[in-house]
Amino acid sequence: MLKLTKKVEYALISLVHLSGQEDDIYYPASKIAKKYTIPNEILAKILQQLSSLGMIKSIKGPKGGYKISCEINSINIFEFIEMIEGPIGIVDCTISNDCNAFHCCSIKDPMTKINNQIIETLKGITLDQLS
Amino acid sequence: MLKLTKKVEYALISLVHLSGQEDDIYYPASKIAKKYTIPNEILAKILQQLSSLGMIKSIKGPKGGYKISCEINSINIFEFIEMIEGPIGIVDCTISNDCNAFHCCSIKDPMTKINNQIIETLKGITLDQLS
DNA sequence: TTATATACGATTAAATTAGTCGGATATAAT
DNA sequence: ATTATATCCGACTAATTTAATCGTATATAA
Repeated sequence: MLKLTKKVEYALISLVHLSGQEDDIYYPASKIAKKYTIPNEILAKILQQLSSLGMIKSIKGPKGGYKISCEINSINIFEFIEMIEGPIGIVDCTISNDCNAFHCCSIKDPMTKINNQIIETLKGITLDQLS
Repeated sequence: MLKLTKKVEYALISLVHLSGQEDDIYYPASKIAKKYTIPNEILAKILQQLSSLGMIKSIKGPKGGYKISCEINSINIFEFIEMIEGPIGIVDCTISNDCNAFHCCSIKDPMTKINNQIIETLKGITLDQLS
């Protein structure tokens, strides 16, 4: 409950790692996976997603891999999470309206407030603050 | 991701509802379930748990049910959640140490900080603020 | 040509969460 | 006494979400 997914965790670890590399090095997924004990195929996919989001650049083949291609100090964790996992909401009705008690739920407004506060917390932390 | 469980939701709705009742009325689980479209058996169990935690009192039999027996303005949502679901942690290593990357995880400290900030947010809201 | 690496879709497995079932006890009302 | 209503409690099943695996294609350096 109230947990981040492994996907987000792995993505953050990878970004932090890549941001610490020298500028012209392409770092392969397999090495990151090994270093942090992350399953290879999972990490590969996550890096592919980060690549398609434009956060990292890739080169195929031997000596290939990934390198950072964004300003991690201008991206906050909230943005980041929503980019790779979609909308954040501690209860369903903060995201959509398909709540069966929707018409009479007594705690919708305060829940929305709490949700917004958590979002503000996450917005207050940029990716570079993770290293 | 970052969601509360239905159990917590149902418990909060119930508490708020019970706190709005007259002082000497015992309100049955079935009525709350019906009003908020919550499965009967699930809600029954949750109320039993709240009862064993001393937050509500129960009376068995016809005309029985539950009534509030705690000061909801002195209990915050963090306490409440941990009472009924156990420790909150956005990543595993904020709760226990069984993280396979534990020895070399690069983002443990910042994650702990974020977790603490979320906890502070939840501590800042008492149950009476939900109604 | 081979080895290394990304790209990507489909599938399976594991874990968590949600909901159901069955039976026991207490008690008010008839 | 009997019945109906309600809490109490453990075991079980179903559904959903999350995590991990498999297979195949493509690019490229050596």
